[in-house]
Amino acid sequence: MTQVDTTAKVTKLNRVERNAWTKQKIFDAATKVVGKYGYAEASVARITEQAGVAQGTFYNHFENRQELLDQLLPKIGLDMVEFIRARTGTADAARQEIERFAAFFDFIREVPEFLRILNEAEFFAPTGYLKHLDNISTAYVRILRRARLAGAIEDYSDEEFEAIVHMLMGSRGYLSRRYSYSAEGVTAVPEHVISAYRKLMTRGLFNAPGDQDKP
Amino acid sequence: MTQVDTTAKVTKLNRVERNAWTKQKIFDAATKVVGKYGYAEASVARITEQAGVAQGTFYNHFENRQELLDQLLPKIGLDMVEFIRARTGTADAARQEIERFAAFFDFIREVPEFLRILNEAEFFAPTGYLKHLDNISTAYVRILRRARLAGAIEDYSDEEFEAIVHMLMGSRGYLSRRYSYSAEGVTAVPEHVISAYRKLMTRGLFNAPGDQDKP
Amino acid sequence: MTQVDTTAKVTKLNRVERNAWTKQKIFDAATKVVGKYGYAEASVARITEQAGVAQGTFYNHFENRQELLDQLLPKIGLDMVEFIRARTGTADAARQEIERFAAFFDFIREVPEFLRILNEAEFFAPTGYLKHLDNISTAYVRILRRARLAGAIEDYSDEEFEAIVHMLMGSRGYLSRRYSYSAEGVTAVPEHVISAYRKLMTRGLFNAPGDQDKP
Amino acid sequence: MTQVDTTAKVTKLNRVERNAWTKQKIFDAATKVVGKYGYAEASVARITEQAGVAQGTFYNHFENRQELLDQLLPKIGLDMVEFIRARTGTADAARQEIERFAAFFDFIREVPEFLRILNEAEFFAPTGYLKHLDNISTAYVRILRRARLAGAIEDYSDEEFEAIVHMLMGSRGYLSRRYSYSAEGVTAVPEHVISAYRKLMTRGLFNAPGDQDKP
DNA sequence: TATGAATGAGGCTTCATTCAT
DNA sequence: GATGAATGAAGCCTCATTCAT
Repeated sequence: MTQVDTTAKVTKLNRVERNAWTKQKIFDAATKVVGKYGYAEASVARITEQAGVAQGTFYNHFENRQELLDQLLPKIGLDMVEFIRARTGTADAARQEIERFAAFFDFIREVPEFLRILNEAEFFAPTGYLKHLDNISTAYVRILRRARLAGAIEDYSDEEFEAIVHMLMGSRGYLSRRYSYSAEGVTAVPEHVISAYRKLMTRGLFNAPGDQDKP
Repeated sequence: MTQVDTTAKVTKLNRVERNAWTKQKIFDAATKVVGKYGYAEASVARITEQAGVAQGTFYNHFENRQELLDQLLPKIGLDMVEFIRARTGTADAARQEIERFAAFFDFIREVPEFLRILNEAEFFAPTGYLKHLDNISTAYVRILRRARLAGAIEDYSDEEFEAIVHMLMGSRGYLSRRYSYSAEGVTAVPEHVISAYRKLMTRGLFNAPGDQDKP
Repeated sequence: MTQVDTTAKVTKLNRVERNAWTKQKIFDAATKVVGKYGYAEASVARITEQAGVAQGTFYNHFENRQELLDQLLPKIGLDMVEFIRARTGTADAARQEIERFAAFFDFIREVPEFLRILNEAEFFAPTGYLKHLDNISTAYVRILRRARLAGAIEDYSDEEFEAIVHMLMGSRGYLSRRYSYSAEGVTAVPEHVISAYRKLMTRGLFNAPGDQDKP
Repeated sequence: MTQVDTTAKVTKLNRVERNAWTKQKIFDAATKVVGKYGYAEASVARITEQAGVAQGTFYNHFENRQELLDQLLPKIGLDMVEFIRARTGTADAARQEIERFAAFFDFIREVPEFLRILNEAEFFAPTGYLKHLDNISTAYVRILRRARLAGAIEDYSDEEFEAIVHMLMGSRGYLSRRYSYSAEGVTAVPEHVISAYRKLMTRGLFNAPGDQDKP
């Protein structure tokens, strides 16, 4: 990911760098705090304490609390997109979808804060949530259209794609909540979850392949 | 629904009845308030004002604010189950699933508060949310197993059913958020959403039928 | 004055009385605090501390800080009007005006907080200030018209009366600031201030009398 | 007025000049800000932003915020004295007073910031206010004594003059607040205000003339 | 001298909960 | 059981001032 390592020693930074550095510290602190306690408990006091700066400093970098909260998801969401893209091979469309599905669950283990940030955003950071949703669904619909063009999908209209994408996102959300949380952090999803997803998708959405062996 | 008519005249009630009556008033008020403003804005002051009782009265009937909030979803959730069951015919399993899907969207128009209560509950009333999820997924898995017994579904294990059910619930959640909200209230979902769902399910989950004409 | 004696022992008060009592305590505390430190320093914390109640209590009785501040001047202003009226005799119009002038300075010695509350209100409690100004100038214009009717004033139109009244109020304001403040509280104005006022008014506004001996 | 044109291009200035220039920019910015928003809203941030300098720069030129605020009124006040003097003719003393009165209202239209700076100074810049008051009343008393020497005023002592001057200043203050403010800026006072003032003064303070036709 | 980020005290307000009547 | 005023902790944000560059 692009996350700056905030634990590094501060050596020689000019003004601009120090400024960016502080903002990043606050941002990372917010990620941690929201990931751990949720948006509702992510008070400015808690965030700045975690960041190791004064409360007032917060307002030198963000207009207000909400502005920061609304930036959280879109930013990490892009990291996720990049992560998933990197994990997607060149197999047939159906297999690729399974890879994306699996990569999603890999990502939430790499960035365990993401899950909570994603799930709660709708209610605590609606602006950021919409932005994220738009980011994702646009990209996803494009993928599906490309698959249709390649003949891997038939009989779905563009409008239906949009609905499908929301089902895919909703599925991941609910599955992650059900299967990824545990007492001590985020865990991998069981194999049968992936196989159920594979069956539903390869049979319901794609033409044939992908539905034989596990990847 | 089982909602008591709180507008009726209070005539002759004995002590026990008056007590239950007050509790119900608070409960209904909470439903309205949460449905309209969300859990976060559902202060005890607002709920009791809506109920027409004093703030202190609240604590004669509920241990604390959270206890009430956690009861909201499970109670209405059961209403929903009942509503959907009543709308499910005797057609083949695939068609029934489409009926259930459609009935869900009918229900949220009948009880517009439900959507918000459902969607926010996960974060504001986690205990109630888990209870609801358990209620629903248990019932749903039972339905799927029955369909498998009847030969309408093949090749899915019980564990996979549970995963599927979460996908179904997640799909509904995301679709409802995307397509049912509008400026003035809750609206019907577009036809293409239902058709996309039908295609995905009948092809991906069930054997053959259901995927021809619209029901 | 109508000010309740807030130092009295609380004996047996019913709910309504206790409520009014608390509100009065806050009101009186605000009077003291604003009188001593000015509106700008009259924080809710300071007022409630002076009143001996919790900060939260404040908001059970006033919508917000400003609402209380805006009530301060009009309320005390009416006390002042009453005070002055009681001190005005039945002499000729010019003499009565001198009596009012003197009574004003007596009042600010009786209620030393008044001066600051009055003078600062324009900027910190504009709503209350306008209300007060209206209260006073309406009453004052009425007095002048009556004097004109009685033949004690000639050659001034109603519009001019309004201007005159503002000059009278402005005069008192500036004079009080110049001559009434001192290191330890509010003091009487020197005799020559009153005589200057008497000369200006009896010669400039009224016909003849009043301008002979001091009252 | 003596206001430096802060919009001029900065060409070749030596160190001392640049220094004075910066200070003047801050000063003018403060005048604008206080005139428009009042002292309370005149934060250092706002002033420096308006001046186009950094916040830190402020403290290279002024000890603290209050020091600047206290300089505002006396400085502009002297501009006003000069302005009024220039508008005062050589007529009899009573007429001259009316001219001064009118010139005051002309001035506040030329420098619309003045009104607010003057009116609020008492509470937000007390030190500066006292200095201003002293400036004005000293000059004014001198004028009145000269008129007395010339026979235009009789029967007022020096002490009474001081009181009279405060009445004059107070009158102007209240009248300006009542009649000069409007939705969009500072406007001329109605004719009847001037006539009322003329009557009161020429009859109450001066001997005879001045009180016939309008000047 | 100019800069502007950092500081932290302090202000207003909300709200779940308690408790005397 | 019903009432509603009282409580006080906690939240967000502003702002004068400092200080390292």
